[in-house]
Amino acid sequence: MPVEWQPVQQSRTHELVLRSIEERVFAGELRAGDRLPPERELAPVLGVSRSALREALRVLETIGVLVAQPGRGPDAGARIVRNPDDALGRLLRLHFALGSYSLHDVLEARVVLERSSFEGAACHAPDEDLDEAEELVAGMAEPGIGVSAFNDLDTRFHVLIARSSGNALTSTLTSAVRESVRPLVLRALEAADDWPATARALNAEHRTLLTLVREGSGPEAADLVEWHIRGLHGTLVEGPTGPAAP
Amino acid sequence: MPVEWQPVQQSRTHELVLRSIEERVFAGELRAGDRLPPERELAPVLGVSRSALREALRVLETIGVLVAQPGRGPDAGARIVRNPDDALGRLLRLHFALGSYSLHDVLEARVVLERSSFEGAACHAPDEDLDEAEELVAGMAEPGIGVSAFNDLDTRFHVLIARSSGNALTSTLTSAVRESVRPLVLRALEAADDWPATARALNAEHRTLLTLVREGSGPEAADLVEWHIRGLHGTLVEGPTGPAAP
DNA sequence: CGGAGCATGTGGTCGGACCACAGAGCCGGC
DNA sequence: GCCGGCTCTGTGGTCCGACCACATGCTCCG
Repeated sequence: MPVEWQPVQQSRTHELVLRSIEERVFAGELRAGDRLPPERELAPVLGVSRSALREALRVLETIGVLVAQPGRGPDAGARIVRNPDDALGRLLRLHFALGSYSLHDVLEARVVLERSSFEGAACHAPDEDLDEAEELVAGMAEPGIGVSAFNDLDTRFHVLIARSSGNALTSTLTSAVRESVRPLVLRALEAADDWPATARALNAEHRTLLTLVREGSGPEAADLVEWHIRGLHGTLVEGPTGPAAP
Repeated sequence: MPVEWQPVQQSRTHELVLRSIEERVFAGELRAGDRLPPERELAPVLGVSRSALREALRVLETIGVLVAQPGRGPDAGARIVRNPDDALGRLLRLHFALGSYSLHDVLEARVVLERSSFEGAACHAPDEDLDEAEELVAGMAEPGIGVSAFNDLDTRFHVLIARSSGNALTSTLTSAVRESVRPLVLRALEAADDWPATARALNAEHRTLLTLVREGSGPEAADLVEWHIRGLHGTLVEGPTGPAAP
């Protein structure tokens, strides 16, 4: 039984370079912290021009597995790193803006991920993280807080809980998904009829959430955060997500 | 209250270009299907060299929001598209290989995402998708099927269910997460003591899953798929994920 | 001994040139 | 008039060589 025809991959040189470096990563020969040879050395070794190599490096940089620094010394050059959050965030933001995902999709994904985050956090969140979360909640309760500042703190609160759940992957995903709807949340908060009352209501939920997490009530926290998210998303509407809406 | 100091972003030119294009996307001026001006025109308009512009385009291409085709005609040039799956897959694969995420993290994420997928599929999966899933299950039940072919079909089965759940985002995430552990699953299956028996057991689970989805038993399907995934991951071990293990 | 200045090496950028490919249009044979 | 091949043109892909900015390390002079 022949499988379906696969599109023959036309190999642009920078993709070959990319594949070559990826294989080294998969094989464990390149680890986080390792440094690549200088571009001017590596390019001729791979048999490509410096431009093609640079495009491959740029790809790796956007994926968050590489950083490059000019200069001289132990910190200079191209180094393998592990920084997936920015890359994933940009990816989801752009695709959400392009309509690859509907608001409903993002809402459901947030519910699923954050339920898991809060259940995990209730089980094994370090006290330091919960103390930090307490500060964020307190910050959101400041009277007269602006919508923008509130939104920032709220994002950091949810991301912090995700990180403290002990699962780096769901933490990254949670952060990225939350970031992708940030402009929409911001707009929704700005359009709230009674902003101080809205802030008070959200703060009450945050405090309860934190209490539930502290006492290890995972399922209850999960249910509440689902309600919390669904309530907020109910006020959102689709549209251009630009941070510079005139 | 001053927030923490933010690292001053040194703006490399291609990042400025990237930001410029991103803003157009966020503002809704660039939509899926639109074409960018030719590189030789756009570069001087933006005031940068063609190399810098190309690096920015390469970034967008790896994110899956742009494809470029040479030649002439309506399909040529750089076009905005929505293809997040490849980008997300490569991102997770690389970061998993680099150890950004542990096997446990991926397992938990898979459980959470696929529970949601199967619940969604039980509610509103189109019959065509379920028929296609039936074929995949039948394909996996072929006697004497190889480990590699089985793994491919299994991946497609899970991804298909995720897609049929109606949520594009969780579908993409499910696909990416499943892809990132594909080499490990492959190795685990190859190391199975009694491969035919293992295949039979997995097939029975697949058939039951499909039946549950067909009859709309979402929670039951979710529980079973969690058991299904945890059972498989229990046999996995960490290590180099390279497809070319000597 | 110390500080100023130079040498070196890194990534970042630029401009120009050429290549491969695919459509568009022309031209000639039929 | 029609069709096939040819050429022209515009696109991205690649390469080369040069220069810039910057941070480090070294040297040399006070």
